[in-house]
Amino acid sequence: MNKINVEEIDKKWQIFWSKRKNHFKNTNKKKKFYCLEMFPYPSGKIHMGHVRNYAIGDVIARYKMMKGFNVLHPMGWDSFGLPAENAARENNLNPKEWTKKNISTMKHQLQLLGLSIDWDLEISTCDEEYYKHQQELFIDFFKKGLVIRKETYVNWDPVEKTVLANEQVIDGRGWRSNALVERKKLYQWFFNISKFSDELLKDLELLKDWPEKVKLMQKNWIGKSLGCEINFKIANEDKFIKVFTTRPDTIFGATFLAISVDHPMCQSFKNSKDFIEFKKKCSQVGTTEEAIANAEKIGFKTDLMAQHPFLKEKKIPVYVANFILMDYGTGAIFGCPAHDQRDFDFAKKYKLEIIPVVKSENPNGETMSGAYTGDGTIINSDFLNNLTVPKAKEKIVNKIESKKIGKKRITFRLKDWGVSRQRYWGCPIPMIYLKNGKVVPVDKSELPVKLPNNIDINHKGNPLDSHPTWKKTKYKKTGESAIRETDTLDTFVDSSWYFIRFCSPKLTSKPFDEKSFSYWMPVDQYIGGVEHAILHLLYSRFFMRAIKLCNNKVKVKEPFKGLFTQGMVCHETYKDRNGKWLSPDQIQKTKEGFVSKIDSSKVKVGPSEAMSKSKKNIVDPESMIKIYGADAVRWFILSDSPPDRDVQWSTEGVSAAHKFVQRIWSLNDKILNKKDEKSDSKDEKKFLSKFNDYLFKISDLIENFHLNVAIAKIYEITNLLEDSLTKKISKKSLLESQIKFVKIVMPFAPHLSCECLSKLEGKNFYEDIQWPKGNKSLLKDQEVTLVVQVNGKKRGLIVTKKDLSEKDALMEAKKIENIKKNLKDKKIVKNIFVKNKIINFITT
RNA sequence: GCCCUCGUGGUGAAAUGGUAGACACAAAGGACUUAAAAUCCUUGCCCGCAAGGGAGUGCCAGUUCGAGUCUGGCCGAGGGCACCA
Repeated sequence: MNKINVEEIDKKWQIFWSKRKNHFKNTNKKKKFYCLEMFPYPSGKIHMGHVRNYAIGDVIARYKMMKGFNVLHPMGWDSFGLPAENAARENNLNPKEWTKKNISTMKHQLQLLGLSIDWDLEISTCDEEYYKHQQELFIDFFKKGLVIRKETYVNWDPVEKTVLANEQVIDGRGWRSNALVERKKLYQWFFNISKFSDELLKDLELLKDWPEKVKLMQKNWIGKSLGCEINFKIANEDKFIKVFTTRPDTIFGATFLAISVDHPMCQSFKNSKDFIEFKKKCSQVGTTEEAIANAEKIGFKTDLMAQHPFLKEKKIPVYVANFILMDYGTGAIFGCPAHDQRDFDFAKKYKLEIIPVVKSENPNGETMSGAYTGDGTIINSDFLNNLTVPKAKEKIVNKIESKKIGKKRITFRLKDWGVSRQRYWGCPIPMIYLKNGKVVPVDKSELPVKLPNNIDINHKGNPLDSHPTWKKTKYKKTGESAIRETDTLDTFVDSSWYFIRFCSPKLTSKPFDEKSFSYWMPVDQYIGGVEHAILHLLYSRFFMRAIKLCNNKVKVKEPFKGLFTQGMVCHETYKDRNGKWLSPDQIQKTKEGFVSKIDSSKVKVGPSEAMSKSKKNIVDPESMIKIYGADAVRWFILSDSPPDRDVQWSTEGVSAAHKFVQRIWSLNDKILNKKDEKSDSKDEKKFLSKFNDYLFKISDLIENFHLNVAIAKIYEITNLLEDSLTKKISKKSLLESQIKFVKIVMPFAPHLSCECLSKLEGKNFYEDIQWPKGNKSLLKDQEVTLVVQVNGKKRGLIVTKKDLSEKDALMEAKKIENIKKNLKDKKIVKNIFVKNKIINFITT
């Protein structure tokens, strides 16, 4: 028996596929399918996470092609971003060169996987040809009022004189300088995504093929809440503080007001020494929501007192508090410590009054070790007493409105999308500043605004800003000199429309061709990591709506019809005796366990975690492909776990996959070389019926992304075919089944499949391979196993033909010895019968 | 802190409310071989020779003829939190 040479067949078929550019051949074909995996950031080499993502996508793309769809399956590069600048700084390179080099390495590696990608459509977001159109879209959005400029906070490194990304702030300090990071206010560009808050929320309902959990996360992120505004009068002054609350029912529990440091009211004590100090303290807390939530709650007591709107005698103190954000609600709240945990913590710290106003049905809720936020009955609240929480809300809002001291209001948590970045390696924002203070877009005829090549990346601050000439320009309309915007766009902008560009990637005149767009969009299946569940997907949904607003030929508002989020690739972690991380190829397996290859000392095996450079638990895809072949690598990563959960990489696993590739190859050989013999019609019928059953099952499993189960069924078919070699089945049936079988294997292990098929059919078949059709009429020949229970316990089995009637089934069941035994001396009070499933006798 | 997800053998896992552990990995024993590799077969919680019986899907309750699956509470692990991509 000859062995398969995986390196050889990988190469052979990859060359074939590279010549096959069929994707755009027929856009008149009715059935289209746009299959897209999230494009990678060119960080250097591909990692197993990419392998998993693209292996899943390739199964779907190839399966759909075989099902007769016109499939668009492109690939590109999300090639702007911070790592290029860091690498450039470290190695004294140009970010562009570093990026280009990485792209070429990674493209080569992806091609080794044998993906059905149409490389003619390749795009890269750092190419002028790409970002030129992005600048055009930016200007379109600006003209529609979707781009705004406002002040917001950034992390500022006072030593490096640069804005830091959240990940560059470690324990409140800059990652390079180790200086304490400050919060600094800057004018920045924003996309007005909050304009679409309601629509983005409501339209989640349209996304039937999205995971529920992603929709839920987006829903919570948008955070629509119904509440009300209440004006609190400042005692002895003609001033009001407008607060927003979602719990107006707890108004009688209000014991203080808290406003944000950025609240206009703070103007009045901006010269106070104590306040300046307090503000400084606040500015040392990071800008992330997590940092704010975990920071110690601190307040600045003002000399203001607010009048309680329903209790004439009650005046409550006004604090400035670090946990109140100016960009949510009105930047002011009333504190009700008894029923809000943050308010509770704050009240404890500043020894403020705590008045319970909701009584829990369960008396244990009143221990006062924390705030009670559950349902209950209102107490201590005058006219609201004895009402439930929802009823009290209704009544108090009506009262507030009729007294004209406030009104109902809907608030969203979703903030506008800040897109300014003070960095070099990004798409320049096409705006210019005129001498008269006006800010205007660059004339479209002058696009692209190109990044300069000659920059000093080691210079502190933003390289575009410190470039000697780049920012000096002229305003086309008047010819006056002007200054360019030196901020570049957030890389999320690049990835918010790349899927649209793929519909007409070579078009130079505009971002996309409307005809191609309306044929291919929306993406039928989008596949990527769950870590993008909120931002990238939400921004893309916003972009689609913004583009629709600018172009009346665009009818699509949801870019991704179907979404699948895959899990991470994990690996065991290893540490040597000094606690230093070891990579999988630095260790060796012995009888006593793992030892270090370096000094033969014992290795401590840690839990399996997501592959990361820092923990060294990385396995390089290219070397795996070299050893085991592309098919085995793809096969293993798909077979071992459900695609939406984490998968553990293991050497045993990939080696087993390699053995299986070999097993299919030799099965193919055995069937080809089998001598024909007289068949037994009963054996043959049973075999064909079982085989036929799998054709339906596997289609179903692929369409529902149960790829690991689909692979388990492929193992079962292999077992069935191997078993049938020992039975009296005609060669014709075996050959026909084997041909169908290797076609089923195609989406998972395409090289092996094509090689087997070419041996079986002995001809060229490279154009269209059809997914094998099952025979529906054969399905009814299946045997089923009925479970027989007595009082819910399994006591016997009946193997019978499908759809046995209740009467016959009960009769058969009662004939079984063990059932007789269990029913002896008992009276049957009830029979449960579920067709083709179960019989359950309930006795006294 | 807030939001989301997941907990099933030694391991990865399977199971429209209906036989828990399909399929695979690892292990042990065996066959073939001078030997090894490769391949193939067998085994897999407890009691029992067997037939059969018992326990069992993170923990505690509940709904149901029947719960890994549904409901409530608890415990544990992971992801996201707006300038990483």
